Amino acid sequence: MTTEFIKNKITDSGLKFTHQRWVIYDALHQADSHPTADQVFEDIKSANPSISLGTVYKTLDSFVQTGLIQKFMDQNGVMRFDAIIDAHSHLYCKETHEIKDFRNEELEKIIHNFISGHKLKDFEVEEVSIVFKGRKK
Amino acid sequence: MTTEFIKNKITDSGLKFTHQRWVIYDALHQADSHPTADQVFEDIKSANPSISLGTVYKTLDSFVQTGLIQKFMDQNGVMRFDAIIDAHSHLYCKETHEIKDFRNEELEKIIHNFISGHKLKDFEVEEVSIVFKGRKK
DNA sequence: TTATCAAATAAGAATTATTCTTATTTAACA
DNA sequence: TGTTAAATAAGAATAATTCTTATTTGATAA
Repeated sequence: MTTEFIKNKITDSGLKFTHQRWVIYDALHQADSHPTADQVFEDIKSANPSISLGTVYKTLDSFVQTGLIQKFMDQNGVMRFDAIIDAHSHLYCKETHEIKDFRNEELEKIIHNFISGHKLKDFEVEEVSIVFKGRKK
Repeated sequence: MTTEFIKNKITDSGLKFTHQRWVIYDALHQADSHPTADQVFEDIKSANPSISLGTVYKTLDSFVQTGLIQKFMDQNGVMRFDAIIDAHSHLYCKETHEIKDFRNEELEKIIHNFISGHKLKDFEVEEVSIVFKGRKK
């Protein structure tokens, strides 16, 4: 991912382009899992010792506000940030506490059909969060 | 719900029967929503001023351990406790932040079929958490 | 019933993720 | 290049939860 690409992503979303935002955006996209703010902070710390944890929090949150990334709450009440913004479910392993993405068209269709099938009256669904909890085999 | 009934519930689950556990179990079942530990604490406080918040936390957690109740994390990272232990989904209203139970046999069947239909290889699903996020109509 | 003892509780200190505050710096733009 | 609103660093503040320790209590057996 080039600097130019990231810069465009950020400015296109209406945010000022700053060094901190570039570094944090890049770190989040390089993370293979769903890092916490603190994990992002740790990832960038050595190369960018002057970026503060507060800035990481604030920056990630402004990325969420503008729709660049998603966030969700994990089982332990810690916010996790997700660079992939299209709808997907999560697999949570109770043993290792890993959280993995799970994307499946059939499941999406099934859920979509269920919702449009008038089953949820008095409620307008905007998004669906599915977490499969269990164990890796 | 009689005292005797609650007492049996608690002792059957392998826990000592105490006044505090009785009060907390009762309060949780009388709550119409999914209270936080603090809300349970507030509910019982006036009638039981000597029960401490720490005890509420510990007691709710031992109920979870023994399977008497369930807990889940809400959008704000606060634990919520749920007296109803059979599988169900939640409706989360983004406007009012209310969390309601949603139980639907068809949905349960659909999800069960999806899981047994080999779609999640390398992962053994033990439970599924579905949260519909949106707005009340 | 009473003594015993592991388990439960009260009280409050400690922890930890997150938010807030304020002074300083910086990016964007005229 | 100067101006200004927005962004940042640093660290204090907050709030949910857990931990610690001394005290109390329920269950069991003598």
